[in-house]
Amino acid sequence: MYDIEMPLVLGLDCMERAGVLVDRMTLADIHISFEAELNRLSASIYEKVGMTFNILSPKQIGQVLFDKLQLPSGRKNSSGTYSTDSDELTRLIDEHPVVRDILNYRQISKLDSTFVLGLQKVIDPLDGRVHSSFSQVMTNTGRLSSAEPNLQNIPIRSDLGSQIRRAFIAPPGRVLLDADYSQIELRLLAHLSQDENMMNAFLHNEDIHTNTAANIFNVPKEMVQPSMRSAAKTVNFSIVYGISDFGLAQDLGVSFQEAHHYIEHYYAQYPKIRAYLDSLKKMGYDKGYVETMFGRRRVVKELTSPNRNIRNFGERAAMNTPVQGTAADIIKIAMNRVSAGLKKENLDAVLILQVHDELIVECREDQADAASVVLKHAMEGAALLRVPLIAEVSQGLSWYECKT
DNA sequence: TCGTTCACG
DNA sequence: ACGTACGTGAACGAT
Repeated sequence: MYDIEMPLVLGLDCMERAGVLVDRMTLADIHISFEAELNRLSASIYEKVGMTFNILSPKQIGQVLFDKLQLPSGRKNSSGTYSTDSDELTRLIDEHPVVRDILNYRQISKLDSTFVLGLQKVIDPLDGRVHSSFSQVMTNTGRLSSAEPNLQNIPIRSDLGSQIRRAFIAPPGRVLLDADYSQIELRLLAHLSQDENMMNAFLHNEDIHTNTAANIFNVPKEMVQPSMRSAAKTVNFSIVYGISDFGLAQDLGVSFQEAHHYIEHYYAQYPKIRAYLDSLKKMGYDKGYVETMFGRRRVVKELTSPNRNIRNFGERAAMNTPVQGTAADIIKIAMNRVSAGLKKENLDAVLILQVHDELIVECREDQADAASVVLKHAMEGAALLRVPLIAEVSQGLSWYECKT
């Protein structure tokens, strides 16, 4: 409370007032190309189906695909209507050519309405910048949340979506610095569990996902194929989320038994991780709460529910919160250290964004290298772990450039 | 206002 | 037998 959150109030205030400069022209150009593509896609969809309808209505999509076209229906959602989410539509992609068009339409429409048009609406006419609100009290784990606009979910995973980051820029004479913690949650899992095998992977600077792949597939590291590494990455995430073989099977697209097999192999190779996660569940049941390295507590009331699904949710939350929450504590400490460090060095540089494991600073071009050093050291020195804590810094004239 | 969908870490 | 990854916010349709 006193050491982390209260000092952070001042830093967040600076961050919100500073805002991020947004290039209206870039957004306008993207909007024009998205709109053209949406027009092509809707024409193609209506032609293939033989009628017009609202492509953004899940209800109407369901009627068109499952009643009119008689495609094999799958999951229903809680209101009893056909599910038409991305998983369901992907399943149907070879059944009818309209399905791919619908998926593309959905994606582009989302990007345009939420990010391109949504961002344009909140640009401050006085300074051409967007000023998000960061909340310290919204999340269950200690993370920040961002709203109006949410700058913590700007697209990056798809090529089309990541173009939107070209609109987040530095003003003339200034640059953006972007620093990411490398694998912070898995490093914390290694630290908190004290599992020798996982700690050694980080101490020797090995690729953790390749390492995990070699373990769960029982092959030498040199024999790990990209598909194996990708599956191992998913397994690593699933462990941090509070494992369930069902969830893992669904995400990997493998059988329940196969997913179960991976998890057993995982725990055989990293035995103290199982012990650590079990201890977190026990703490949740015994004390009613779990806590982060810095003493932030989450009461897990779901663990007292007679409903097993709710209780299972509580167990996963008990396993995930100390990891996700400690990462949140550490980046908050880092933000306080960055604010102090930039001020002490008299740099014309300000924090403008935090995205959970990433900090973005805007600074004068001629001070970029000096500010980068401050940023890197403030982040890496925010906590002392049993494994190295690494932050990678890049610079660019736009958020997109920082990521390429 | 609620449910669905989908963007991020 | 049952329903499941953890944490968020915004747009949209339906009511």
